[in-house]
Amino acid sequence: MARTREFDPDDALDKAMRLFWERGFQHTSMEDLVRHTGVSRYGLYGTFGNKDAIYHQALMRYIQIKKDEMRRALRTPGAGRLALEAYFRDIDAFVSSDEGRKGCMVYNTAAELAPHHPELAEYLRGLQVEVRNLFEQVIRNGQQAGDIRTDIPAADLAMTLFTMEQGMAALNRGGTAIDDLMSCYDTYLKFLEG
Amino acid sequence: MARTREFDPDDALDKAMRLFWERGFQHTSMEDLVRHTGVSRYGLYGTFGNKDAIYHQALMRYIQIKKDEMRRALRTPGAGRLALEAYFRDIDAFVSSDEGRKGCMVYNTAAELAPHHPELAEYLRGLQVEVRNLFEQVIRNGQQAGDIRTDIPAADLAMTLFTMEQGMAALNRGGTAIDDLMSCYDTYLKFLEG
DNA sequence: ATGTAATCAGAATTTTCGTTCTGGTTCGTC
DNA sequence: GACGAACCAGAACGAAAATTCTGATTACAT
Repeated sequence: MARTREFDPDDALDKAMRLFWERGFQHTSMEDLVRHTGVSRYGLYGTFGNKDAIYHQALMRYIQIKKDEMRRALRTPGAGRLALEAYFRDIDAFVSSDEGRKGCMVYNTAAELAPHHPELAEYLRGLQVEVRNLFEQVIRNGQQAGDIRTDIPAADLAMTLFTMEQGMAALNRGGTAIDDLMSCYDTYLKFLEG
Repeated sequence: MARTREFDPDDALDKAMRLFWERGFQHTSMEDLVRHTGVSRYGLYGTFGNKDAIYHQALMRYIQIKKDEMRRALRTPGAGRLALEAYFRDIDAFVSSDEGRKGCMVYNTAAELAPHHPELAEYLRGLQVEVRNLFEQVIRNGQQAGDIRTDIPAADLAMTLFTMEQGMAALNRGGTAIDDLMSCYDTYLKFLEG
């Protein structure tokens, strides 16, 4: 008994996500969102809520996608050194692509918004622990398989890897040359051998 | 032949720097600056220019201070592994202090402002190269003294160290536990041994 | 076919904040 | 001691952007 919506909410959220991902929260206006998603203000506010809410839902969408990717790459049974190398290659390919220069939306959010949002910061720290634990498990598998040095605890190795990736995300966003960035993975792999 | 200024420009800039450092550019209003420096708008605009200009001068001040610190720690003749360890300890002490949780103003600027300021980004990349070169020289010294592995080029080792520090700055700003952060240095020192 | 309630595009409103202006004040100079 | 240039505090202004409102429009249920 009414007019039908002219847009697909899922598609609109995806477009909003890409825009926020690239420009950040502050530098994306509602006007930008309207233009880029093709959805009217009325539609955006009615479907998703205000700007904060749209960003939040876009971020959650991004996180879900990335979690799936990481699990697919690193959570296969017994995934060890080789899985890690393949994971690095995937990141290399992504960062070298057109989309890659947008960096990581989670990192971008942590840098832009978290310092002023305690609860968001808390949530992101929880995510970080998940990733560190995932790395740790893979490294432990590699240690058991004899592919990775055992004189440094897997947790410590995982922490340095995670921190380095965080730094790479930062430098990538800042425009550092991709080759310089990716050399970190090669060197890190040497570190894993002892 | 006029009324004298009631504030010390150098002191005011220092206070502005600390405020920007802690809160970032967007989340520091002119009102905040007036309150926190104790200087009137008239004084701020007349002495330093607009908000952009104040931030710029505050950032330059910060960079100068940090450059001096780094040079003092790492640019002594023949500074090698021991100098690096001392440098890490200094950072540990700073990060563990009250002020430490503000992170690094250069990193904060790179994260908040550089993505939308090409020329600022360019300038910051130049700074990064300076720091990387400084690390590289110290590592090279260590290699020549036999304290650091030589099977990985000093430039590659320096890149990973720099990237890791960048990540530590990010995680520090995000509230990651200090002990977790600092374990990176210990692990990295083991990496340097091979 | 038609009424109607949801949707759309864009105008109006509100808020926030950087910047400028103003009226009063101070202090070095004549 | 008075003049006036530079200073101060805070009001006024203007721009940008988030949010709400409005009048026209559309398509489903009856």
